[in-house]
Amino acid sequence: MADHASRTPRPTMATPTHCGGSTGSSKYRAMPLPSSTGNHKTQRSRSASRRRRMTASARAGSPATGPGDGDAAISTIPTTVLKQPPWRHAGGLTDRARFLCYPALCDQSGADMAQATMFCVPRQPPGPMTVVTRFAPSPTGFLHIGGARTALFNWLYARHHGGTYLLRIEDTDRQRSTKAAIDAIVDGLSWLGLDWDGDVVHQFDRAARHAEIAHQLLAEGKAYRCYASPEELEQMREQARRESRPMRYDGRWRDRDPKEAPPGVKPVVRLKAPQSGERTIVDRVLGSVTLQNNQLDDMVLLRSDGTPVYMLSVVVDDHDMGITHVIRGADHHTNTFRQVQLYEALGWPVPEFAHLPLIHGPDGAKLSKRHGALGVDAYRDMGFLPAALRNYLLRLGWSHGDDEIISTEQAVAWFDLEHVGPSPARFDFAKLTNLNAHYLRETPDAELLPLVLPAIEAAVGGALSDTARDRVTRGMSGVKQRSRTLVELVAGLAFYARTGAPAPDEKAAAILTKDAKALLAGAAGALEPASWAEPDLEAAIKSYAERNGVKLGQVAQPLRVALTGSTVSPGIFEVLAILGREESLSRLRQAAA
RNA sequence: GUCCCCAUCGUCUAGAGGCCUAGGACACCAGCCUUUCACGUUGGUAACACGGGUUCGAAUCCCGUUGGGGACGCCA
Repeated sequence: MADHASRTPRPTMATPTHCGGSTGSSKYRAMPLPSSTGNHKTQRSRSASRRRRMTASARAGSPATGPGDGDAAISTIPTTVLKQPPWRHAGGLTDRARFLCYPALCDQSGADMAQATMFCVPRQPPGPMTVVTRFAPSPTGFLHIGGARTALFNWLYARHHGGTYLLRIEDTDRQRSTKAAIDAIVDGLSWLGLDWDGDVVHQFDRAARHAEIAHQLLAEGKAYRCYASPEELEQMREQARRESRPMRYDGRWRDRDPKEAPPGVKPVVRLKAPQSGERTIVDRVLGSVTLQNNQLDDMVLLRSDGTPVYMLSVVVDDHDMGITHVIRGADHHTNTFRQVQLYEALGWPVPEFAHLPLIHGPDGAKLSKRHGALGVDAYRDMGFLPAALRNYLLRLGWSHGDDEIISTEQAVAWFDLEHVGPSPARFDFAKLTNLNAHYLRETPDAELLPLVLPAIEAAVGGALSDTARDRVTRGMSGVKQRSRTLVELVAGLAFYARTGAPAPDEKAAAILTKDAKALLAGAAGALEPASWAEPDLEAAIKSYAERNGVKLGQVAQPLRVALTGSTVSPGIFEVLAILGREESLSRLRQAAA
């Protein structure tokens, strides 16, 4: 590990205190965990959202939920009190969820608002607590859209609180982790503009530390060696299947003398997990969730080859990195219960958890390659702007009233976990495209130019001449108004870059009737003597149309086709002006012929 | 199968017991603007999954049903 010390991010590794000063954090962390508060039986509500389930009024109506002295106290506090600012916001550190989980702090029968406030605010340690978040992808593929959103939310949360946002690559699966995937993730995040603090942490580099922790647990009698063979495990699985219950290791080596170990079998190390009781975890998005401990078996910490398993690695890393808020996909939600077991066995402070609902494809099913499960590079290639993608992803699950267009600065200022919704969302290209069109229009031409130039050159097959480049630059503004993606922008700009009349597309070709061609020839003649300023060009064409007794549109549309090869383009006088006298007249005559 | 989570227009969402005749945005339809397209603008179609309960009052709280999703590895 020593040789990787340079990779260590800012917060001190291998230091059991959270950053922000040990005094403050230890005070903060010294509070009882929800699950370790014996007399506190947390009610569960199944249907409602986090916000709903956390209202006191709801709880008052369910007295059958055990002794709950804390609950009693809570129920005496009017709902209106719980809606007051300190419960809801305050830097995300004080909220009703937390309140409901610390009955000890709230055990004030007949507590009034003042008392309630007094007793719950101390959740916040003296002085600001530094938020540390992390994005921890496993490099087994590209950075997909769900991962991008997770990264964004972690980034926003840290930035909002002036905290730290770290990047950790979970590459402990040596078979499936690839360098290419790591690069794709790093590139994707960079492109999205989600810069992380410190160096990237590679989880595999810390394997020795993870194993060390497992051995410590072993020494403390909180873990044990298990010699069950794969065959035995398979039998348990079979048995479980037959009895239609989930596979759970039966703990046969939990209390058995290791002397009985079969010779030649390399053991795994398992955690001695609590076998009865239940545990409640307060999730900042999902709310309070309780699981019976008998649902969980003794998880493997170390494989028989001595390498750590993910479940151990995350906990050790999150702890060592001083992570205060674990914000990740809801697919990790049930893992949380196992991880909390570990935190408690180690006597480590448990971070806050926020599980983001998954993103589904447009059909409501899992994201597949067909829809959203593309790498972010695919979105870049489709011509989406990072700012647009960020805005879109932000609104997928998080809201701020009726606001839709939210700049990143605004998002940093506003972002919170309270307004992350608990229900899964579907990916909608149409909305992303609409947002992208907005951001495209807002982006200065000068910034757009380098983004489209290479593609335009590819389209016309070579570097642009100075005149062509100048036309593209001048045409940018007009074309971007009617483009939704960079790809469309490139397509719309290409006619400026070419020399000679562009081949008309099918719809455009239909415009060039015999009459239209005659009109074109005449128009060319009418333009010949004109000055090449836009208003003069307009005047010339309008009077030409008038003289010939046709409507402006009847002349404009053939002109458009002749000049651009398309029926869709910026205003025709603008096109004329930008193309210049020589090029315009040449295209007109070519089309008229 | 077991456990866990979720449920408001087609989609993203607002909604914190009375401000709801359920609001906004995208998409869609129609009108206006107009040299095309787009922008803009005006209007329209469109939702509280279902059933019980609590309450004077429920989209909102509780229970159930249904539907969707997730987790159940010496993967991460």
